[in-house]
Amino acid sequence: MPRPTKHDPERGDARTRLLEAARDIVRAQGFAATSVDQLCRAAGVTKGAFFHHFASKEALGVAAAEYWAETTGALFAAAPYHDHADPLDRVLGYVDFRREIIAGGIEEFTCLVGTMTQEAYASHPAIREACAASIFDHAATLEPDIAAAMKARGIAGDWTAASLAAHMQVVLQGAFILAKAAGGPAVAIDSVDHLKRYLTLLFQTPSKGRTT
Amino acid sequence: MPRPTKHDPERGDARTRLLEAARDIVRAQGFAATSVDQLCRAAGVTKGAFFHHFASKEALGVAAAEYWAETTGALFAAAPYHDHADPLDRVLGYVDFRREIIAGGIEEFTCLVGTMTQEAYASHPAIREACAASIFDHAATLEPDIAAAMKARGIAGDWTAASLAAHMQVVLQGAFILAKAAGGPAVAIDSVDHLKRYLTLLFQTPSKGRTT
DNA sequence: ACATAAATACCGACTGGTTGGTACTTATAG
DNA sequence: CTATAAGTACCAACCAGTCGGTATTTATGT
Repeated sequence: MPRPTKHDPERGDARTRLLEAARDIVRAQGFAATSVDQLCRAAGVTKGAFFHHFASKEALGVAAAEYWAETTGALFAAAPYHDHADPLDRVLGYVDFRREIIAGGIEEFTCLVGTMTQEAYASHPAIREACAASIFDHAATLEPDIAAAMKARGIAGDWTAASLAAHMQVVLQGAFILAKAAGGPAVAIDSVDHLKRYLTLLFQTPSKGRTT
Repeated sequence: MPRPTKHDPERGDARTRLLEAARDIVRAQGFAATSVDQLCRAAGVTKGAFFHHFASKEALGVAAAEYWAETTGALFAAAPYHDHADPLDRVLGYVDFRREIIAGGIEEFTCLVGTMTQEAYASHPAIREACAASIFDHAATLEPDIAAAMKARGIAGDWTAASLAAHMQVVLQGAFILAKAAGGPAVAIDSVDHLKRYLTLLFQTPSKGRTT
């Protein structure tokens, strides 16, 4: 969507700057602890501009989750793991890609929508919904490759491609929490390695791997 | 009634009531969104009592994390999964135990320290530390059984008992987030099943399960 | 081409309520 | 009597959100 502004074309328009400020600050402090004034200061805009673009702080939260879904969606769509011929290699390549991002640094790899979900799930239904959409839509992009890998190897356990895609997100979100607790990405990387090991074992064995 | 103040031994002392209120409210709303007044109202005490027992809101956060570590520690110490003779059965029994708790209901199974970690890791180092201690001390209780199971089955992959114990916590924490996002525990249960399947596969195969 | 009208984007002082925290007082237990 | 526990009143800072106004862009009529 075109967003015309000649006022400050260098840094983008106020709306985008606010969204980017929200992405950075909310990831570090959480949604509730981030004030509108703080966001305005960081984005270099005034309160008037904030409430011109967003009806409320909650509306910004929803928009931030949507912006997150857009930008990360583009990042993963352009990632190189899609190039593998074997669907299982694409799935494992996704895990490697996430691992590389985590190894980058703690401020850059944590997930906005995972953080906001925890705070907003009971008190801000609109934000929760936007975060859920971001997480599950992203998980859905993995489903076709998982399903193809299952079919190619004749795997038919008591689990679905959707549940495995969700499990992969579970491991990533959990890894972020323990990384934050530990104060470094080492735990997260180990956990992603466990995830990759699970995927390898799952698609190696023709066994059903029953649970109960 | 001009002198309604009579020590109420039925409900416990003010400090414990505040800690319990914090446990319930912070889990639902997050730490920053929970005000001191709200906690006092819920605990049935006044602000004077609050600041008599806690030097600051942050100090309450630390105490709440410690209280959480104590109470959940006792819960897991008394759980029946320790009774199995085989160490691997004890580890799998732990997963079953967590699964049962999750099936109970969304308000009761989410983790206080996981929620607080996300908000406090950058802005409240003391809380982060207390949360980290709670998580990693709990993970450490699983380590001996994992190590024993590894030894008993001659497993020697490129992973440690500590990293697997941490990975189990990762899955649980991540499962809570996706459950909150989805608005129900179904995803979390599926993910815990995947974790159990991973453990079963890991200890079934004598393979090294190399990753890279 | 040009005047004008209508949106849109943005500004910043202001408001009423809430926040974490303080000061002082009062009650209870040993 | 003294220490601890709890209650009451209050504060300055901060909070989300408002409002009247200005600057810039776009659409329209002639």
